[in-house]
Formats: sequence, structure tokens, C-alpha cells
Amino acid sequence: MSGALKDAAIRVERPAKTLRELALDKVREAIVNGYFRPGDRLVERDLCAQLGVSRTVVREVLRHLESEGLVANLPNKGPIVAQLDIDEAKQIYEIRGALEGMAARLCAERGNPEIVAALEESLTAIRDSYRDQDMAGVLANTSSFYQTLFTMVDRHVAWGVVNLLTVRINHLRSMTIKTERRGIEGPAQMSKIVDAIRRGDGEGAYRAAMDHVAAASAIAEAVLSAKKTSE
Amino acid sequence: MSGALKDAAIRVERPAKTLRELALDKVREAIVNGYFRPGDRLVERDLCAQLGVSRTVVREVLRHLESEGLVANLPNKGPIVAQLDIDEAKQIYEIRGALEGMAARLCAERGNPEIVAALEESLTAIRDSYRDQDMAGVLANTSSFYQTLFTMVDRHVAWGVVNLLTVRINHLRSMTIKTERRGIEGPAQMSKIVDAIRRGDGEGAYRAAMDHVAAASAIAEAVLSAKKTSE
DNA sequence: AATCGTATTATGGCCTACCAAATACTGTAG
DNA sequence: CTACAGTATTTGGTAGGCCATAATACGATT
Repeated sequence: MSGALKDAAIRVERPAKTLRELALDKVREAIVNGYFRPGDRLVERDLCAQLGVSRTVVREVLRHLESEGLVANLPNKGPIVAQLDIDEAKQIYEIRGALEGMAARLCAERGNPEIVAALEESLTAIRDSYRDQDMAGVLANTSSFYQTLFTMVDRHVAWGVVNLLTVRINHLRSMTIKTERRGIEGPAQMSKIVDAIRRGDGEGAYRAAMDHVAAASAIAEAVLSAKKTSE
Repeated sequence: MSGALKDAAIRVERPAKTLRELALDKVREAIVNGYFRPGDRLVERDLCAQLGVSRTVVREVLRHLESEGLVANLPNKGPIVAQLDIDEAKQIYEIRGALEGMAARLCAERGNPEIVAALEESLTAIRDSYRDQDMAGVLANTSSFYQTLFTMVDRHVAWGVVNLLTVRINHLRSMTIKTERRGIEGPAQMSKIVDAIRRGDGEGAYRAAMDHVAAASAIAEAVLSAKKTSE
């Protein structure tokens, strides 16, 4: 068995996940899907009990989430779930527009049919999820649509940035996709992106991606200001 | 000096910084300016001794730097200073180009003469620093040039992203600015950005900002590949 | 001598326990 | 009813310990 380095194929996949990573995922998920609401205090010792881990781990997790922007730390008061104000949300959508536009342009310029195929697959999955009212599926497949957009042209860093920003507006996203007509318009806009990429139209792909994000941003703004007045 | 802010002016400026933040800054600085080199192991207990803090704090700091991308964590081996490969650096420059271009366009469209004034001030400071061979000053003033670009149009989130990415390529930056002719070309390119903003030419400002970053990226690539072959 | 197996060491992951300082709460005295 | 003192809560930070793993050194066996 002393062969070459190629044995990587049979390398046993050990879990390798540390307790801290598991806890991180749990807490992030809890924030993202609303188990912890914006403004909620995150008391260390309570989290210890709920997660079944020590304070050491909890503190590291909170630090991590803080640097992700999901948790804010009030001095002498402790961590709370970050509140996102409308202006910040708009900025995040704007950044996503710039980066997704960039990625779309690159995809178009590359002219690789595999890209189009992969994007269309995601798009179909999104339409199916909408049809089944499977909103979690819509989010997941939308995410993989954009992941394709970035990773097919090897823009992993940009994809990381987009991901980082996206978790901060996740509950907004879940509200916008439920909006009336979004199930029609959203996929239609994304389809325009794919069309532009297919015909190698970089500028068109860029604009289509920007348009899609801009539309989401507008809906988010409406939702947010509606929620604010109702409080 | 009068009026409502009087009290605030007197208020004792308590550091308020937690030990952990101080330690974070120290370690980040140590990495950024090369005290710790890429690939170096960061042994927790050693850092405790060097920083004079407990392991808890060190661990939180390492976690934070990890999520900033400055530190990588090898499983079963521990944290090391992240190595940055040439492709990643190019991606970072590309993202900066997209975001700084966006900000420049917004500045141009806003048409506020204060923006131009502030940018010119930074630009003068950059030229002075180059003249005095004060490379740290060049970096600092370049940073404040871009900070102005983003914050004058209230794009704090994008500025945060750019900052986050910039620390990862900081030692590259300090190499590029030392390059021959960069002391002339750099400010000249930035001057073009300011000119476009002054005449309200959004598209021109966008392109000028992109050009500047692209030039920096090209130099960085040359520097990096030169360094690689020499090893 | 080459190889194989076994201590030893270094280190990270994780835990418990503790203390100090700031904040929030509460009950009592005036 | 208010002011104030005391108490509980909670974070920031420290100390130290235990266990698992990986690497290294070392010694024994063939």
C-alpha cells in the first residue's frame, strides 16, 4: 500500500468538525431562521446550557458571529442579535448587485455552455420550489444559482463576500420571496441573466444581474418600512 | 467652540477597548507588517506569553483573525498565518475595483464639492509622503482617500468589505507602492478619479477607479511571480 | 543496519472554577 | 414616595487542568 500520493481517493473522511464549528453552525442557523430575533440578548451561560458546551466554546462562537456581522456587542452589556436597519440592507443589496453583475459578465465572456446548463438547472429547481411553495428550497436553489455564477469563473473570494453579506439579510430574503408575484418575476429576471450569458452578452448579463438585485432591494425596502410603521 | 457639544468635548475619552480588542489589533498588526510571516505557526501558549494575556483571549483573537482571512486553521495542527496565493490576490483586487468604481461613480453623481476637496487633501498628503519616502504614510493616506470615497456617499458597509479584503493583501500593497514609477503613476491615476468626480462624470470616475486598481493588481502579480521564481 | 514499535513531548480542543467590574433589580429606611 | 444601599446578574478576563492527536525521539528486534 505504499503507492503514490494518489491514494487521496480512498482517504477516510473523518468528521473533523470541532465542537466549536458545530456550535457555530447551530447558533448561526438559529439566528438566520429566526429562533433568536434581532435585538435578543445572547447570554453566554444560557447558550452554554442550550448548546451543552462550555463557555470557552460559546465565547469563541459569539466572537466569530460578531465578525460576521450577525451579532453586535454592546459594551458592558454583552452580545445581542444584530439589528439590521433599512439603510444597511440597501447597501448590502447594492454590493451584491455589483459583485453578481461582475460575475455574470465574466460568465458571459467565458462562453462556456456548461455554465449555462448549470444555471438552467438551478433555475428549474427554483421554479419547482416556488410551485411547491417550498420557500426553503427557493432560498437554497437561489443560493446555488449564484454560487454557480461565481465558482464557474473561479471567483471564490467574491462568492465568500456575497455569502457573508447574505446571511445578514437572510430573514429579509425569506420575506421578499414570499411577496406576491415574486415567484414569477424573480425567475424571469434570472432567466434574463442566463439568456445574456448564453449569447455572450457581458454587458447585458451585468445589467440583468443588477436589475434582479435591485428589484429584490426594492421589495425588501417596502417590506421593511411596512414592518416599521406597523410597530 | 460652544454649544450643545460642550459636554462631549470634555468627556474623558476612556479607552473602553477590551483587552481582547487590544490583543486583536496587536496580532493583526504583527501579521500585516510582517512580524509574523505567512506560514508561521501561531502557537497559542506562545502568544499568551508574548501578549501577556490568557489563552481564552488569544483563542478568541485567533478565531476573529481566522474569519478575517488572515489566519488559517489546519486541522489537528493549529493556526498559521494565512498564505496568499496569486490568484486570490487578483480576485481581491478585482473586487476592490468593482466596489471602488461603484463608490467613485456615486461620488461623481452626488456632485458635492466637499467630496472633491477632501479627496484632493488626501491626494496631496499621498504625494508628500511619496516625496518624503514615507511609505507608511502613503499607505495610510491612500486608505483615507478611499475611505473618503466610500463614507462621503454613506457606503460604510462597502468600505468595511474593502477594508477586510485589504488587510489580506497589505504586504503586497507595501511592495507595489515601492515599485519604480508608482510614486508618479499612482497619484496620477487617483487624480483622474478626482477629475471625473469634479466634472460629475460618473462613468469616467468608475473607469478611472477600475484602472487604478487594475494597475495595482498588475504590479502585484509581477511582484508575486517574481518572488515565487526566486524561491 | 534497517525497521518496527513505543515513550515523550508539543499542542490544540475543551472544561471547570474563580474573580473583578459594571449593570440591573429590589427592598428598606427616612 | 423617594433615595439609597445592598444584591443578583452577567460579561471580561484569568488560571489551571484533562484528553486526544501528531510528531519526534529512542530503543529493541530482526
